[in-house]
Amino acid sequence: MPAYIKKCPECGGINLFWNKEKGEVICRDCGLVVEDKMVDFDQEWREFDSDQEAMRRRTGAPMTYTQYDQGLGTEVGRKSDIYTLGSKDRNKFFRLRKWQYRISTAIERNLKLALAELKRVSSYLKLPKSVEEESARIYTLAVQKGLVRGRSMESVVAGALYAACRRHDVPRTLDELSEASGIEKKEIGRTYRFVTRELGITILPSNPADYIARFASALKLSAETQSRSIEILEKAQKSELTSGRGPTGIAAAALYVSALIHGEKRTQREVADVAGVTEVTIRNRYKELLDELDLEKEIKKTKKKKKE
DNA sequence: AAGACGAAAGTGGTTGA
DNA sequence: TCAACAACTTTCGTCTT
Repeated sequence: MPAYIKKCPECGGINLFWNKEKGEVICRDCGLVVEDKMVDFDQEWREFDSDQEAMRRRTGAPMTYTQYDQGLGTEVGRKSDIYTLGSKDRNKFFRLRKWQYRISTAIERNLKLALAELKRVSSYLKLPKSVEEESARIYTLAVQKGLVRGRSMESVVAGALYAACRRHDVPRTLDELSEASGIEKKEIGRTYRFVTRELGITILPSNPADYIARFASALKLSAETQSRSIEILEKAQKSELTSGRGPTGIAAAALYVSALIHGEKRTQREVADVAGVTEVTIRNRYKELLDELDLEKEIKKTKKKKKE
């Protein structure tokens, strides 16, 4: 936990939980996502003795995909090699070198620009470093496979980011990506699918539960409501209500029900806006939830309590 | 008056011939 | 490549609180 966050700004609680992988700090008392914009300043290794310290401490820049050539580079041969070649081979050598040069500078130029854009969008969305790295890796692969041709660089960047988010269970909706990158939603979706297919990246369908914390926080719902909605989600998954449905819609409906049960009513409109779906979708999911898991009693209970 | 509900028509994407 | 299809959205009228 970074030192400068001590208390929850919402409720003043000190029971904060830092989910490092997602880059979120969550208040266990009120469920607020205090800071989802964390940067991890820790070292990622520990030192037990001076030997290990020497081994693990790195000299120079770390190898990273967010550097356009990963800090490394290759060339075709060296000039001094040509004296061992005949004239035909010598021509071939120069031709190859020329091509190598052209291709690599083109790729490098592209990567430089793209990675700058990637960092911009990533920091706008406050994504954790691990996701940024992953998306940079994906993008690099995509460029090397020539997948960017015919598509705008930005859209591929957005697609790579979206894919990386999904892989790390740090879901951001297409809408959020779209807002941050200025690329249309469907365009991102398209390049996302294309890139992942071409690169053979398999991505598990995103889990509705991963959205709960953020949505609940945006709606200022209590921690109990939050954990209740996750229980509801689990039941729903067992009843196979979730397959084939948009995860955001399900998450939204679960939150909506849970809020009703805990007497923290939010309108469908409010929940819908936060989750980026329509009221109708929430209604449909909501109805399915009520049909399948008998929650109506509990809702009535809290209603009665209110009257008292 | 605002919110919840449901029907109907439209949209974008997937799938299978 | 096209049509069928499911999920979701938009729109709108009606009922409920």
